[in-house]
Amino acid sequence: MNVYKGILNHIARYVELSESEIKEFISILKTTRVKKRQFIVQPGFVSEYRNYIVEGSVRVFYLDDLGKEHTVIIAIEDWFFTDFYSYIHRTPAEYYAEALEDSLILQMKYEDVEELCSRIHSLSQYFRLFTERSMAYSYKRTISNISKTSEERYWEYVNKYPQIASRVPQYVLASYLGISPESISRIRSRS
Amino acid sequence: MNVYKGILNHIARYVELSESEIKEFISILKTTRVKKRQFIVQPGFVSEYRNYIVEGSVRVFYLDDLGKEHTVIIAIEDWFFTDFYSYIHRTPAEYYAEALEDSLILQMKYEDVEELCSRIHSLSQYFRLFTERSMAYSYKRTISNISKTSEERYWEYVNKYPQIASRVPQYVLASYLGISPESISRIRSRS
DNA sequence: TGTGCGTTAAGAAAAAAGCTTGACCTTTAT
DNA sequence: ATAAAGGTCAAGCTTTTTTCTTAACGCACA
Repeated sequence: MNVYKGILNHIARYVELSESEIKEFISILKTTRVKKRQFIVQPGFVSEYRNYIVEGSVRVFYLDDLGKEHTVIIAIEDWFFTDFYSYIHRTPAEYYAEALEDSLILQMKYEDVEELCSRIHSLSQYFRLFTERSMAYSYKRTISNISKTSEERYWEYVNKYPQIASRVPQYVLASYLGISPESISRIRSRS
Repeated sequence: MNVYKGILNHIARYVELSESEIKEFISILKTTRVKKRQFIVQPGFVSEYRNYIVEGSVRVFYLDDLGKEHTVIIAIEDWFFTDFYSYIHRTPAEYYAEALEDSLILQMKYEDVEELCSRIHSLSQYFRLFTERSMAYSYKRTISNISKTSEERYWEYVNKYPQIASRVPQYVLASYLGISPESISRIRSRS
């Protein structure tokens, strides 16, 4: 199936699965279409799934007490997203995951993933390796946030992810980088 | 606290609570902010709360097999809403409650309400009286639906709730009155 | 057998979202 | 002390999305 091509490729970059393992894995995937501005995860409901984007884009953000949004994930094709805390602990989510475009996502339930991972060693390996890599990136981002200026962070992101930067609304990027939209506007006009 | 003013006033229209009763009541209220388009209740999840709107607006609707939406409640400030069946019976909801605007709501859990009502007579009275009044209105609406023409229902609603009619999208009102949006458009142009 | 209302499709109108700019303020690193 | 960096607020502009209207057509039923 074509929709699975991306995610199977993603896995293949880390481990090798047998035909039957691939079949089993595919069997736990739920295909879902969401429309722009639709919430896939929202506060109050448990984030049941790990989500993989086949097509489209999504952001995950937190709404603070002052009503300010803090984007923690900007995801496009071939990326995963979820409210990880909620997903792992089965507690109500505290984040929103919102489609930035009409999107096609693959969803896998916590229990199904756990069950498969407990039986299929290489799949477990895959999630471990991939998650570790994500962690490493996450640290990098934290460091960047505390040590660099707004302008540096902005250009760093734009250079690293030019396709994403031009695809998502500026205020999303702003809330991801911890900069005001106005400042981004000024940074851009300076160049 | 200012956010409680509305709901305490609502209660005061029916019964009188002592200071300590008010305190107890307030202690079971959870303040929640929701964003436009966010679902507060969703099919598949138990509607845990009775919800009171401090600010904003919400609609409750049913999605039929043909994908058509039937709005059963349009609620603004000082109104309550929930999927009542789900709330009372602790079964998965069949309705959506969706914020039409960014809103601030007060939520009270079923168990907490029951517990308080079992101890505080006037609070129990309040919910009884208020619910009875809602029931009476509900019957009225049913009768209106079966005995009046689209046009009559439309004007009836607009006259009774002009603020709401001008505030919510017409297609919501249409799906509440059981009229097509196009017909509403024609009704309006006729006047 | 015409009136009332639904459906579909297209366009117009209105509203919301997104971006920019200026004025002004606060923090912080010289 | 003060300049640079970046935040906030408010206003205005542009673009996109949503909502409303209208026309054409069909069906049911009084």
